[in-house]
Order: sequence, then C-alpha cells, then structure tokens
Amino acid sequence: MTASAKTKQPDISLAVCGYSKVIEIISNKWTALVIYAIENGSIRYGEIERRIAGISKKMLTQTLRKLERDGIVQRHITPSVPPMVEYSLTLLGQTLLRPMRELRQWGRDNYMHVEAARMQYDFTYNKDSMD
Amino acid sequence: MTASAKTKQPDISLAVCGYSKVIEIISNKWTALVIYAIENGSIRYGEIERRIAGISKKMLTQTLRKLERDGIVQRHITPSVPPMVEYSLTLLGQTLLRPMRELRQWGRDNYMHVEAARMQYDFTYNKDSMD
DNA sequence: CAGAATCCTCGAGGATACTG
DNA sequence: CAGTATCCTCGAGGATTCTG
Repeated sequence: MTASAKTKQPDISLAVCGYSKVIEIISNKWTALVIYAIENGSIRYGEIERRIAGISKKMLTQTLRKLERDGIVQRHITPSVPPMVEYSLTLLGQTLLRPMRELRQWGRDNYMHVEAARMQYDFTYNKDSMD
Repeated sequence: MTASAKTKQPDISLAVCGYSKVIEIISNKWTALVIYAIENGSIRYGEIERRIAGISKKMLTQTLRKLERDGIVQRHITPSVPPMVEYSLTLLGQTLLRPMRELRQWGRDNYMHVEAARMQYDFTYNKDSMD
C-alpha cells in the first residue's frame, strides 16, 4: 500500500481538493439548473427565467453573474429598446458539461435507491417523525 | 426541433432535475471530502478526522450520518472498549465514484482557468475591492 | 474512541418594490 | 425586457463542553 500507517498528517483539504473546487462552482441552489437551461445554446434571460420553475429574477441574475465571473457562461447584449441579453456557455463552460451530465445521469439512475435508503433509515432509527 | 417555440412552460425543476438531486447529496461543505477519504476502502472515524484538515467531530458525524441515511456509506461497529467504528462505501456509494472522480478531475484540470476568469472579471468590473 | 448536546453567527436565498 | 435595491428569515456550520 502506498500511503499506509497511522498518525498521518491531514492530506485532504477544502482549499486544495478538486472536489471542493468544482462544488464551490456548481453547488449553489440554482446553478446546475441554469447551466442545464443554457447547455443547448444561446438563450435569452427571460427564456431561462420561464424555463426554470420557481426561480426569481434576483436569484437568476445572481447565479448568472457568478457563472460569468467564473468564466462558465458569457453574456451578449444587443443594445435595443427593450434590451436583449443572451447567455451561452464559454469554451470552459462546455468542458464542464461532460462531468455534469454524468452526475445528472447518476441522479436519474440512482435517486430512487437513495430515497429507498432514506425511508429504510428513518424506519429503523426514527419510527416517528418521518421526513 | 423537438422543443421549440416561445412561451413554453417551465420544464426544469429543482424537484425533478437529476442535477439537483445529486447536488442535494454531495453539495454540503464536507461531503465530497469525506467521500474522498473513504473511497479507498474501510476507514476508522478517527482516521477520517485526522485526514481532513479542519473538520470538527460535529461536522464529520453529521456528514457521515447523512451519507449513511442516503445509502452512500455504511457504518460498521466493533463493540469493544474503546469502540471501533469503521466506514466504507456501499455498492450505491461506489457507483457515485465515477461521476465524482470526473468532477474532481475537471477541478484539477480547470480551476486555474476559473481563477483567471475571476481575476479578469474583477479587474474589468471592480477595479477596487478585489476578492 | 466516537460521538452527543448547546449555543451562536453569518450569509444564502426568498419576498417585494422600483427602473433604464 | 432585464435587471437593482432592500429587508428579512432560517438553517448550515463553527466553537465549546460533556460522555459511554
């Protein structure tokens, strides 16, 4: 075994682990859904808003701004009255699609098992006050 | 085109999208790191604690419990004094490794670009008060 | 060793109203 | 149409202390 023994130093850190870095980017409440809405090509602000059930303008704008700052999406403004703003993935954002789609597929394939596990767990440890 | 036209109904929902479901599972602050610590096999509670820099017992226990409830990790107790508790991935948890590793790899490969994009963005829109 | 129990802070995210 | 600007709530997560 490569890294054996007891009393080893911490070797996993929030600041360094690749997991945390991606999660920092995509783990906000609406981020994944917004990427989902944009992933098929350029799309207008209002169209994203209409496609995502329950999102507010504030959260949509906030999420888009963060993704833009992270270099994942880009914003294209057509100065007209009223203005037209379109969003699309950057090249960097497109590279994120593959891992994210795998994640989404895992969710589709396995979430039923997760729910079953939860029910089982609650039944075993917490007969009252189900989730 | 399959889903064209304007004024379409919302077709993306937090409650339904596979993205959100996985993110709901792995997006807590320490979850990914804990899975990272466990992914190579059975490991003791104290060993996880030592491996992850900065985690407290409270958060470690809380994270492990949630993962156990979701059917991702399993807990094996050896009743001795003092007790020995070992954690490992369930079969379901192991299936999560592939998508998560891809995510981690993306982070390792691309986080530098994200940081560069942030600096560029802050420089452009916010000359003072950098991040 | 492996937690459980409390108390507290801080910021993500919601509701609402206004605007170029 | 595509946002800003405020105000407010609620719970994730930290610090600390205690225990079988």
